[in-house]
Amino acid sequence: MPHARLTIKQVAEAAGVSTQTVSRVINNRPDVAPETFQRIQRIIAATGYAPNMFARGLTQGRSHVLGVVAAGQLEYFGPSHILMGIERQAADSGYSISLNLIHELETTDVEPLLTSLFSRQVDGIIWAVPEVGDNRSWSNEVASDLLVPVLHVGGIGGRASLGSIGIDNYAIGRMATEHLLLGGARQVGIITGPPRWWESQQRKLGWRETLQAHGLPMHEQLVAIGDWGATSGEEGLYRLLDQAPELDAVFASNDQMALGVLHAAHRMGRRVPEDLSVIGVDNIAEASHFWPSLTTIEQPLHMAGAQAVREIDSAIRQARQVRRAPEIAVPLLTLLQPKLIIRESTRPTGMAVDDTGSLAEAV
Amino acid sequence: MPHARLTIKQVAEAAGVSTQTVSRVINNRPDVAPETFQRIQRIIAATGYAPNMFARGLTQGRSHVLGVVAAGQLEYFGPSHILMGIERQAADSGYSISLNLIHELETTDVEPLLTSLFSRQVDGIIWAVPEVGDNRSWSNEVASDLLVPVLHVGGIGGRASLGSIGIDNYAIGRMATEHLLLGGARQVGIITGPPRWWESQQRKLGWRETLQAHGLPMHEQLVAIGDWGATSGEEGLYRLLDQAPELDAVFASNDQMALGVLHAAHRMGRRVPEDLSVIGVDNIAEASHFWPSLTTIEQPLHMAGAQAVREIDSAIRQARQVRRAPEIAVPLLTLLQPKLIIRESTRPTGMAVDDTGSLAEAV
DNA sequence: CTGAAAGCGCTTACAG
DNA sequence: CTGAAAGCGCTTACAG
Repeated sequence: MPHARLTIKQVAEAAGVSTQTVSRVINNRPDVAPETFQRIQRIIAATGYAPNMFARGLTQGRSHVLGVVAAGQLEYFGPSHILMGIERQAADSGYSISLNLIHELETTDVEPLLTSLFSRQVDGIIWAVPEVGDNRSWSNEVASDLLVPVLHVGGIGGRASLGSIGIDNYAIGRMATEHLLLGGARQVGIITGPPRWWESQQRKLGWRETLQAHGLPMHEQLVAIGDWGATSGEEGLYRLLDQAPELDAVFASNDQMALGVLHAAHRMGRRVPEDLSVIGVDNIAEASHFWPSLTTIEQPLHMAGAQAVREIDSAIRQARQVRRAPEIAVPLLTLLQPKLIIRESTRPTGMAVDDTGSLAEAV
Repeated sequence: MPHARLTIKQVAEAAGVSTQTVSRVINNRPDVAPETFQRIQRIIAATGYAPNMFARGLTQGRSHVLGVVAAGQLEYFGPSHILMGIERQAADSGYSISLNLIHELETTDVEPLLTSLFSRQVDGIIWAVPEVGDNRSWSNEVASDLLVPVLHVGGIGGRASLGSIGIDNYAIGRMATEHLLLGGARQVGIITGPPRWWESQQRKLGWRETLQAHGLPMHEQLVAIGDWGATSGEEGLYRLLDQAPELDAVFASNDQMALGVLHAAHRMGRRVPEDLSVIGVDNIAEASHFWPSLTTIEQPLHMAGAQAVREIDSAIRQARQVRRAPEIAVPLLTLLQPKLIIRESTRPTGMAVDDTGSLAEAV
């Protein structure tokens, strides 16, 4: 099956028809005589002709390309899984993806990137860069100038024409803390992600409000700041135990930091979960093989990415029908719900640590 | 900075010049009067005009887009890191990336994908799908029909016009096994990756030939087949110990499986590294926080991806000068060398296990 | 240094 | 059911 760079003209000549007729066949239009249709199709198959998308895009004003802007840290669990969700649904919906990674999440100038995306005639933009500081403020300024639908994934800042789809990170914080409390914890520490990340802030907020709702102490001694890396989790636990020796549970804001916590607990001879309950977030592939296996919270990242594509696709279709730029209606905010995965690193629900430090049935 | 969908014609009118003159400015041609040049540039900046890449591509026969085909398993360490290397260098070299993920590595029909890439006028194709079974045989058949340079990343099968760039996986196998032997190991087991993967095969070959070179036994009882996942590493160790109770070292073909091995060793009360040395491959971020921290082998994946882009870029430039399809010269095979990272999961070099099972200085 | 003409490979009305 | 004409937004020779 050769791939010579043929044009519609050559196919038309070979079939003895005009280029429009070939065009109709390529686009599966009904108004072609069955016999003609098949003859042309056979020629296309035999020659391997593939229409030039540039020419098509030029006339149709549509590229079938989605601009996807994501975090360059694909080794992070969140960014890579969202990207996989996007890619899969995009392929299913007939879009190809122009991938653009941002490496400096907070300081990158988005102006040239937007220009470049428009230049390449993308049909829509999925902005899957984590919200850090005010790195979405650009979208407030240019919102009305955007030529194509823009959808944010994760975070709630900025103003995207189609709003934002993400995970309810506040719920993650609540869910994790509730679970620790149900296991009898009284002093629940947290190791946060980088403070300027929206995810970090939401998870911490959920932790704090849950403690407050239970009338439990919430002092700064229970907080250690991490950076998503395992090392910061390890150092975090040392710091927490230093500040709050009575600590009996830790909410690590992701699984890597939870791993660091487990590591540090081993070194200090603290038993997990008997002395210290540990919970993470993400449910990375390794989590069930940590020692002990890690209780964690799973996020529907794949689904968030897929839904982002579906929404932008429907916006694109709609805008084409109306033949004008998409309206900036009420920006939507969709938050998908996380899920608790219970393993061995947290004390079972209904158990409490008695004064001797051993497990006892609660209430 | 508005992004109205302007055309070169409107810019030309605003500047009171012809479209060619604007074109010259956009393309930074020298033959424009300085004063004219600046006037036009100012208008472009003020209006946010961005040239339509479809129109440009149509006339120039060049898209500045690289088709990147990669494994859909971005949660795997290798695929994601190669992709990051590609993306970064592509951006630096002025290419944007059309990302295409393959989810069924061995059974996906590449024909429609290739057609789609050609359709989108990519300047070149980087085929970064791991070699599994004969999933590169397609490139033998279509090699002479390819319209653009194609470069393989990883593996040595198939026939890409520009050959292949990858990591020396045989060297990984040798390096890992040598290190275990230097720590006094006598019975070195291996947990392989999936047997049809080129990487798996090469790592195993390196292991086997190293054992043979040292006159050590190499029976099938020392082999367990894994699937890259931690669970398969755990089960692998159980199987190995069952088949070869004297086992004193394990080469896990990646870090995730090594984690499973550590997990299983814990459960069975085997001390690592005193009773069992364990080495992995990849140096994932968590490896230094395993318990004990994991000795492993690091691959220059980022560099492989970056070099792939540089080579394909130079081929694209060359082909354009000659104004014909790139020659299929001697297919190049570039293998980058891995690096040993020594941590606590392997016995120190020069130490041997004495008959009592405790460490002793060797020779 | 600048512009008029033609063309890249398609699709979109419009005729017939 | 099929085709001749015009146009999408650029760039490439070619004049001047």
